[in-house]
Amino acid sequence: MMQESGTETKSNGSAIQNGSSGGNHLLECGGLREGRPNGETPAVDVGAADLAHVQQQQALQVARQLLLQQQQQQVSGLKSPKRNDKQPALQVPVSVAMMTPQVITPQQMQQILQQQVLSPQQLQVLLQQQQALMLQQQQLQEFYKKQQEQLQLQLLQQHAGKQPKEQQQVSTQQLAFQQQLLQMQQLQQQHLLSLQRQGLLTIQPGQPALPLQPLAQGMIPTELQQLWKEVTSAHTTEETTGNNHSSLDLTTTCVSSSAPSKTSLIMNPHASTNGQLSVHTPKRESLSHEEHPHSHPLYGHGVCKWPGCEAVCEDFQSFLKHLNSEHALDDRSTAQCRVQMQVVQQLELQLAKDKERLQAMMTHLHVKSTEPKTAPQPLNLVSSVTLSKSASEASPQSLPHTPTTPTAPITPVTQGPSVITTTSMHTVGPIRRRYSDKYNVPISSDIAQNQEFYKNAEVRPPFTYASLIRQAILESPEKQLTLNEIYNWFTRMFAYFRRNAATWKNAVRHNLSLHKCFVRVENVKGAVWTVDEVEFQKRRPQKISGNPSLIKNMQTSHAYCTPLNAALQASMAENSIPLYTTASMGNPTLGNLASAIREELNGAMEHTNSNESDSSPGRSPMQAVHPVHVKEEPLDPEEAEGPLSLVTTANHSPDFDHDRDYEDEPVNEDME
DNA sequence: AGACGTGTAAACAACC
DNA sequence: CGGTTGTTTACACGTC
Repeated sequence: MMQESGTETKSNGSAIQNGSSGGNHLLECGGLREGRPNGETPAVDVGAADLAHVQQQQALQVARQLLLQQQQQQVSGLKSPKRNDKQPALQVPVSVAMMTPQVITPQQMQQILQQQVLSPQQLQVLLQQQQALMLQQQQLQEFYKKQQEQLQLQLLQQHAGKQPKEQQQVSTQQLAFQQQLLQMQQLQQQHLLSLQRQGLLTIQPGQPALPLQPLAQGMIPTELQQLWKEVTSAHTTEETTGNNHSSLDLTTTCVSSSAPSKTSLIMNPHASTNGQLSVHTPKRESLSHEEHPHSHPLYGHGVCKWPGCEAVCEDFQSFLKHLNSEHALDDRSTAQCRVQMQVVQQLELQLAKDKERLQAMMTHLHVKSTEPKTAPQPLNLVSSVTLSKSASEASPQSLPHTPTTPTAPITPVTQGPSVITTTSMHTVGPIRRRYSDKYNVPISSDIAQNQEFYKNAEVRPPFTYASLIRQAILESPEKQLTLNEIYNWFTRMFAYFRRNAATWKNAVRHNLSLHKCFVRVENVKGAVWTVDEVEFQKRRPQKISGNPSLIKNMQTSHAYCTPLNAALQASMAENSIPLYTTASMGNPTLGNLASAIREELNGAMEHTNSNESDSSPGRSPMQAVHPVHVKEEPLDPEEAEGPLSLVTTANHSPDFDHDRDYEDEPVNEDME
């Protein structure tokens, strides 16, 4: 009986494997082979934005960002048709369809760069172009600055000779200045817009003033708040400094997203005190600088950071003085605020888009597993199994055979920044991609770094049994473990191994016996297993899942997620969104994501292009899956490969009885 | 195509 | 007798 069932399952399993693995294969072969691992990003300077200089540099950043995007477009243009064809593939697992077609994000740029799609010459050209554009932007800024100074001078003169009689004259002058200022603004705006047009920025026709699209998820990351804080600091400052100029209602515009900024930008003398900020900036943390008497968003390094100012202020007091005198509420300040707002809006826009993209990616990844062959499944999860099974026998509509774990409802879209919960993200792809332990660093560091993740998410660790066994043994105080202890380590460390115990335990035993590197040592109370490092190192000098670059990365970088983090940071920086880096990077989840993405980058790329259409976010019917999962779950034993996952959520209770799990599980039934 | 590494299934033996 | 431990074989798959 068992045998029969076994064979049956086996066949099923094979089918499954074919399904998922086929894709995998493609992925692995394709992705990296053609691209170089990822050299340094050429656009280095772009990413260096310092938080402290955000205000000062935002305009530049935006310009750079636009440039990057623009360049990217050019790049695609440069490349032969072939290149274009390839692009989708380059976009990692994310289906092209999901991304806003007209926008090529810095991330994409980054990807392209990473894959070294560009030749050094091309990069050179791009750099030069960028520099030229930056120069142009700088010139523009300088011009702007000069104009401001001139204006200021004139204003001062006015004030100096402020005599009632001249009132009228002054007004006239002011008007002239204002016009001048307006022209300046327009110039700058035009510049920005032209960049946008060339580059991309999807600005809707009717909203020339930079439409701030509501964030897709409706939430603003703290970083954004921070940004807002900076943007609105001027406003706040005036309040705090006792300056009565109630200024502009900067916030409204941005916040109201859809409203054309022009109208809302109008000065609102009465608004200042009432939480306009509240709309989008929930918390008025913007006042935070008050807590630090001598720290001010507009002041740093002895210089006034008011856009285009850079006046040297010896101390904070003089800065305040300067702020009140030079940047009081007037047309100039208003105009500058407007510009700044636009900058912020741009950033927000970009943020929104990137968020969308992220969501799409997430969604896509979830969904992906359902796709039989193409899915590039990054993580080694097991979902594939499900698929196959469902595909073959499952319900007609088989919703979603999504491998997704129950816990990871695929409703990513609505989730916040932290969407990438451990459970959700990792349950994604199954494939059998394991890192050889040859590169010890990865396994140990990976496990260490993602310990919590593995403990909670039913993700198959990307390591071979041998590697894991070795790790378990090496982690023990005496470098030796009994079989049962090894089992315990597996179940303790990986949620994945809390299921299908029969399968993996058998595999463990099999590995222990099979590999010479595992030495059984008789002990007083039985036998323990130890590792023969020499033997272990000896065995298969293979590479990691076919991707040389991956190996390289692993070797050079400490933990394999490090590079990705770096890449992410670089990407973010290039996005001119330096703020993001701060908060997010510390998040372990991100590291996981990074790992996942990295894998995708390394192995899965090419593949995706075949089903780009499918992967669109919308296509995630899967979400409905969970409810059903139980049904499907009972999977085939084969699932072993990708088995587990489905049912329990990662976060589920760790208090499991692994043995019992195995026995009680429907799994057994499947077997039959 | 074949070798190799790996995972899975399973049969079997020895032991507790 | 049943479970665990350990060995071995067979097969499938992916990679090179």
